[in-house]
Amino acid sequence: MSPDLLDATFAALADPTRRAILARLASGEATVTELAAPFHMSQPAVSKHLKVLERAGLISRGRDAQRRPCRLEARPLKAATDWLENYRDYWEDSYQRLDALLDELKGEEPSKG
Amino acid sequence: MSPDLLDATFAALADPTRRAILARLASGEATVTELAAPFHMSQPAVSKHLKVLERAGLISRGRDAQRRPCRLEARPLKAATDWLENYRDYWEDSYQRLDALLDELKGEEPSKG
DNA sequence: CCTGTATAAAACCATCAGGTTATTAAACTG
DNA sequence: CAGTTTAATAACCTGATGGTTTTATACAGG
Repeated sequence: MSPDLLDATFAALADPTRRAILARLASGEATVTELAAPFHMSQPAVSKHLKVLERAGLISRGRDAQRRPCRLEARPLKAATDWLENYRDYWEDSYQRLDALLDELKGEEPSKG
Repeated sequence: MSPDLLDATFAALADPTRRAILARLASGEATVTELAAPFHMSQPAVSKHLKVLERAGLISRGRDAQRRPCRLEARPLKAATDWLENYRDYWEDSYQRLDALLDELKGEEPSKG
């Protein structure tokens, strides 16, 4: 997986508006106007968010007369998840926490407790 | 989970330097100088990246004389993974791809095949 | 053809991100 | 105390982000 794709995907997910848009699209296609409605934000602002999502490959767009319905494309989310999977051990197990704790006790000074 | 934490976590992960730093830290603590070594980048630049990671809760720092060793704190990665889990169906199953495909065939114009 | 609707594009602005160099601070070493 | 190492801070620059308003484009319908 190219780093640029991960860059774009994580960057796209770093905005709550865009995450909300993806959540909305998870329940089906929607037009720009429909997507914009819940947000106190102008239509062009939403269009910009959609462009970010599109650039990351997280949505694709159809054509229905004047409307450009957006559809969720979740494949980049798999790449992101795959990357995160490498760290699953670090929050699931405690072995490394123990290790870190021992390190800490070893190097700790008693002053300024 | 607070949206701000997700914002900060995804934003932190959107930079390849920071992902590399986390990867490095997965194999143990490291000092700023050690972390900076592989990158063609000044020390302050790396310190800034570390601050971003710290603000997202992805690392914590100890104290060993002049050194401030960094340690991986993977818990925010769990929050990020949990969020992504909601979309697992969308890349694993094909039911929605089929659905989308049918939609597309229905609305497609035959020109510019 | 004009009107209304849906969306994109342009121009602009403020803030943030990521980098730099130079300086400062803190802690060990002699 | 002076010097070295390690790291943070400050000041600065450039380009990207996220928002605005205004304008243009594309299509549908009377």
